[in-house]
Amino acid sequence: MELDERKLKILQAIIRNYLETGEPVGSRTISKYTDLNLSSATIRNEMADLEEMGYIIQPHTSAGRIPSDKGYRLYVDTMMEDKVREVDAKMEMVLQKADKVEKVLKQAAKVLATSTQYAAMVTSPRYKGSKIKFIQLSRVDDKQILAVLVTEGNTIKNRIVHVDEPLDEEMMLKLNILLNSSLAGTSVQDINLAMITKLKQQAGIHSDLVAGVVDAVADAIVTDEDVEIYTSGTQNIFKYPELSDHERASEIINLFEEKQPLSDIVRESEAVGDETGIQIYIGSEAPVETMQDCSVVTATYKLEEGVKGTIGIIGPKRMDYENVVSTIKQLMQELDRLYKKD
Amino acid sequence: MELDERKLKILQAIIRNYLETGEPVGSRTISKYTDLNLSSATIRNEMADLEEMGYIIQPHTSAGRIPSDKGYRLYVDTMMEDKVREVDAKMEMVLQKADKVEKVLKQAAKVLATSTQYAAMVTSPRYKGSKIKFIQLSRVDDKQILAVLVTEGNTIKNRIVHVDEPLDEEMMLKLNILLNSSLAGTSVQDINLAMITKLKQQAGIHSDLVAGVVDAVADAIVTDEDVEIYTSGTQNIFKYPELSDHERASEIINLFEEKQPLSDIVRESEAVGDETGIQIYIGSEAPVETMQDCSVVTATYKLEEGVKGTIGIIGPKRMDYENVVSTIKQLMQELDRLYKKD
DNA sequence: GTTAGCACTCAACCAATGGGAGTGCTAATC
DNA sequence: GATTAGCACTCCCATTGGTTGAGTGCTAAC
Repeated sequence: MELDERKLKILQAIIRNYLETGEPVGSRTISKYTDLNLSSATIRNEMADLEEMGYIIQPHTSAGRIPSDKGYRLYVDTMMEDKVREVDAKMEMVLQKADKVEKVLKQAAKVLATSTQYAAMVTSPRYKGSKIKFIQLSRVDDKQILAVLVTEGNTIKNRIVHVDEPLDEEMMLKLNILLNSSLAGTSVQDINLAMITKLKQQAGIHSDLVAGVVDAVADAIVTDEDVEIYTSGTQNIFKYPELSDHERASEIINLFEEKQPLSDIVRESEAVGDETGIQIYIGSEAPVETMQDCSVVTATYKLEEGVKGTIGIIGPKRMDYENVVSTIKQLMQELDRLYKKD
Repeated sequence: MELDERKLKILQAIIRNYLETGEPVGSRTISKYTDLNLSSATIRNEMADLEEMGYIIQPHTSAGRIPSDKGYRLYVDTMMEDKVREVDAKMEMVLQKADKVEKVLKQAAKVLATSTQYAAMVTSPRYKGSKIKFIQLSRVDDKQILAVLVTEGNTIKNRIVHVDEPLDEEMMLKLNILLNSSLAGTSVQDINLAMITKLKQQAGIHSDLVAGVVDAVADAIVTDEDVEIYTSGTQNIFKYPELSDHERASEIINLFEEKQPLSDIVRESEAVGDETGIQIYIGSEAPVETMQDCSVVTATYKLEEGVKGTIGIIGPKRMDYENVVSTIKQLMQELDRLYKKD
């Protein structure tokens, strides 16, 4: 069977209507509120076809139809219009620049949640390919060395390295110079085995320590453990009956607290991400099982070269995709505005 | 009217029963399941008295009684027994020592939530009176100085201080020595105006910078902004019908996400805290309005001198207080075990 | 002071009911 | 051949009314 223009129009009308009302939409509604001038009976026939093709679903006999995941997907891919947002009054998406990036991002999530009425999440930025600005080793006590690492984004990481025997001041100074002269200006990806071997040689008797530091440094940058995910507006899920029965709500809340699954989605989306950086997961498309009834829209933000993270929205499949996408786009611009002119 | 022993016994029976079943308890139940050997009619009379005195409440005519906040309070204060926990199988409260304190604490919250089936929260430790181990200033670039500060608990804080003109290496070294010799070993409370003035004098032309650093240091320690609150087991609230209707659940979820209100409670509890460090808030006793239907049990943990935080449980007023208190106590011991033998 | 007995209240459950929205099918119409 | 009117049918859902059971307060007897 073919998906001719009329079917498309009807499908679009069904989806639009369902997004608005949240109720299964019947043939008569379509017949009345479109400019197709077809009787409900005709619509019914077409709807039966659309159902057979898998674009819509009948929750039960004698109910209207609702879009299936496949239907939503078609809509999102081909039928969605680029809604130009009325930037006026409605949204004051003013992000205040704060001393910490984290604060701005939390703010962004909040704005997003409030403005869309869905749940929002945002990851702290990750530093891929970001260069090392400098490394500072300091002696904490006899057995502990503090390694502080500043990357180009002025992100600071620190790690305590244990040593077996105390190091004197002179040695510390030498190691500091050694590390900085070899590593400053390079990005973590570029630290390879040859480099490490060379470093170790230069360190002489303290090669073990250097190895430890290099490990710690690599670990400090690469490690995901401090990729924090903040959420905002979780309670918005209660606005959507299809998500707020006990079981489902409980699952979602857990999801938001555990964060692991969210992080999975983030990873996924960053891997796939197309040129706009916007990614949409509908129901079972998400790599997380408990999200069957949700849709997720993610976008990758970029603060500066190599420093990026993800911001996203989670809501019911019956989501105002147009609005969400345009809102999220606008927010990205806002973030750019804040950080690009540095 | 007086609260004689019989009334107390009846009240206790009512509360015990209600904690177990969650259903309003009637006179016949009490008559049958206590060793008082009184008929239901007598119990009814007593119950009427208890209600008049404000210890119990009748949700509606022809229902049994449930404890009021006042009733719970009496129970918690005078009738609760120190339940000795069967430490065996039931709970494997094994906390794995991890590299970061935060991890252990998150783990603790999780254990607490799982074991009690309520929601748990934990704050990252705060450093009151903790001594400064050392300070390290490093040059990030011409206008930025990185100040790293290590306290006795091996907690590391850092702050970037902006300077108007570049400092040469020698100056940096001098400042480092100056700061460390004056501040290392002192606790933040002890940094007073006289000390700062002296420091400034010694710094000579760089007094502004020193002031900036001292400010930053003080700020870095005192500031609350990085007192993180982690939660775990939020979804447990769905196990208690009295908390899980949409409105209430929504409010609680929000509470847990905003964290501000939680932090208010924490502050409160730390201010009041008695010798055991355990604090119980029943319903309206909590300083947060949206917690009317909850009870909160908090405890102050102490990792080492001056380094402490709060761990707590949030659940329905119908909470198994005995169990919660004993579980939380046990967890505190476990934390002690982990950190005291350092 | 205690208890048995009784009338009363109220929530909760259940079954029956009827309306409404929507469908699929068929036969007539364009 | 596509479209439409008509109709029987299905299923959800809200309403109703009746019943049950747990519990109470009160009174009178023990």
